Amino acid sequence: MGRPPCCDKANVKKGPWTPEEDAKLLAYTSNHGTGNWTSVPQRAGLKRCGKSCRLRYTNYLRPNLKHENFTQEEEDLIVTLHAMLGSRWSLIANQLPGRTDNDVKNYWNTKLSKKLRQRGIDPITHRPITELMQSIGTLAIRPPPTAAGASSSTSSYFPMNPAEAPAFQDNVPYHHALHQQQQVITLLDADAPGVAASPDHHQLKWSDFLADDAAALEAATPQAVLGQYQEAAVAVGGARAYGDIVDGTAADLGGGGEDSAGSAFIDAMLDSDKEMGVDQLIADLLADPAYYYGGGSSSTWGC
DNA sequence: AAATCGGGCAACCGCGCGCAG
DNA sequence: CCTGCGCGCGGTTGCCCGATT
Repeated sequence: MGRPPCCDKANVKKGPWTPEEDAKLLAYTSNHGTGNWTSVPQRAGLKRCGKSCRLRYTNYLRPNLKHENFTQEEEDLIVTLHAMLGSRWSLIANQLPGRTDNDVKNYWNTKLSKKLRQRGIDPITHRPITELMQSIGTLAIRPPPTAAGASSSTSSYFPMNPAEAPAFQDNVPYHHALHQQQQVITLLDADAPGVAASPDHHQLKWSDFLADDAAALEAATPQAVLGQYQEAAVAVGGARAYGDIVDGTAADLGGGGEDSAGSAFIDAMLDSDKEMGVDQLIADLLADPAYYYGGGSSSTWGC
């Protein structure tokens, strides 16, 4: 038995919203707030499903929404976060004031994923397409014979000369990368906003769980915690795919054998995540230009 | 000028989760 | 513990409009 419909579909209007409907919804929400969406249509005098009202409000009518084009900084942010989170649009949108998950999702699907492909980067794994092709052992599709312009071409699916592709030193298998990505998502899902981070928490470092990792000696500072996310992003193959977004110190994360180390790290993180404001952590991370600029002064993934 | 194509975007759909009774 | 309900999310659809033929 399926779930009953949230409203009487026969008596509910669908399709584009009219200015009159927008005005009614806006008037109601500004006077009464949002509250229970299922009752909003009736109270606001709308023949719409409550769900439709919520969507219209959150994606279009909500105050402080940005309706202008995405900036280069926002693009960089989306790409960086997508490398870390995958298609968790709501989490990504949370880091972009004035943008909705629908905005981000549409922009990704229509613009950014194509841009990445044009640069020889797989928009799902954020790894060079040439490398993925090698990984899956197929030679069915080859780059154009000339392959002259690495980043200059805009039309080929394989514009990047393999010789110029960012070198991958970690050699992490694809499934392992996905596993790591899931762990990053797990960390962020365990978000406990508003709770001050414990100083002790910052001593928990990804590198501590890696055998023979020289970086394990790194001081227990907030920067080190941010580094965990940098490294995690690298582990999922994201950052390195579009250039040296982070410095080379994270490159040694990969290689075989750290699955258990990674799990131990995640377990430890989950033990203490309740003490941690992950949103703030991400905000701090992303406020640091060094994260996605690799210390440079301009964007390194895109144009 | 008309027809066709393709991109962009708003909106819908279905599912999962959390909460209350 | 079970069930019903509301909310939020991600995936998908369909319409609109500009570009191209």
